[in-house]
Amino acid sequence: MEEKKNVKYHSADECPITATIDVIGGKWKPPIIWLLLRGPMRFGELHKTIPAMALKVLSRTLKELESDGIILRKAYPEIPPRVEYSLSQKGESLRQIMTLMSEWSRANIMDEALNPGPL
Amino acid sequence: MEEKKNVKYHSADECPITATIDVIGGKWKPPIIWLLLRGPMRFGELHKTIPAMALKVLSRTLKELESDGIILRKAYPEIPPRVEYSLSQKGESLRQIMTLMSEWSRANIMDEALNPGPL
DNA sequence: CGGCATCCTAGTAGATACTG
DNA sequence: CAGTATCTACTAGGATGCCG
Repeated sequence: MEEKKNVKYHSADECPITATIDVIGGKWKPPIIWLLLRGPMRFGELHKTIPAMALKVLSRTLKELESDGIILRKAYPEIPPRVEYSLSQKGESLRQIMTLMSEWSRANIMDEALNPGPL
Repeated sequence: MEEKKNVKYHSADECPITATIDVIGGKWKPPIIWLLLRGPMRFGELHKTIPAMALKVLSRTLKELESDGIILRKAYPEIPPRVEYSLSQKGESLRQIMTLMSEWSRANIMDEALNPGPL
């Protein structure tokens, strides 16, 4: 018998879900991971694909994902410079979760206007 | 052939993952959903289980989850009052995602200290 | 017991201009 | 091309105190 019933949270990050969302959450991390699941992309390519995201925010977010081990950064020592971002093994392992969340949103959020729900 | 390659994000909430995280994310929603997946709980019970969470924040968070259709609120007209929270059908449908995220964090975050990773 | 109102704080997102 | 620096703005989270 597990004693699940006695769990207590004395801080938020004791929750395993919260720990995961800290890594993949935030305003812009999901779209970036979601895009990189389809293959590597260059900095400018990401910028053009997410025009709503300020450059500063993009580079900051990429650095966070890199330091969390989710993405890999490969800089080519050329002129002009070229930098390619791709998912690490750890990032790849998020594929199933991301896919399920995408399906869940399509089923439960996007359809909301159509399904007012039980009254 | 789908033209996935032409996706563009002109705002963050066009991303289906972001949409889902908006609902289940934030600092305290995950532990609450995670707890309610094991069964209904009373307000005070939640409070005792997550003592780090201020009462105000708890009630605000519960209201958000309720208005998003994730949880159900049942108030018993007694003295003293009793209010029970449980997951809705929609909330229940998050079980697989939550479970996967929990497993992912155990495999990729909690073990981090033990696995420095490739050097 | 189970809340809500008010006010405050701090972390993140964002705009613009400049650099290797 | 691929960033960084600086400054501003917003919003989620938090502490305290009162009410049905």
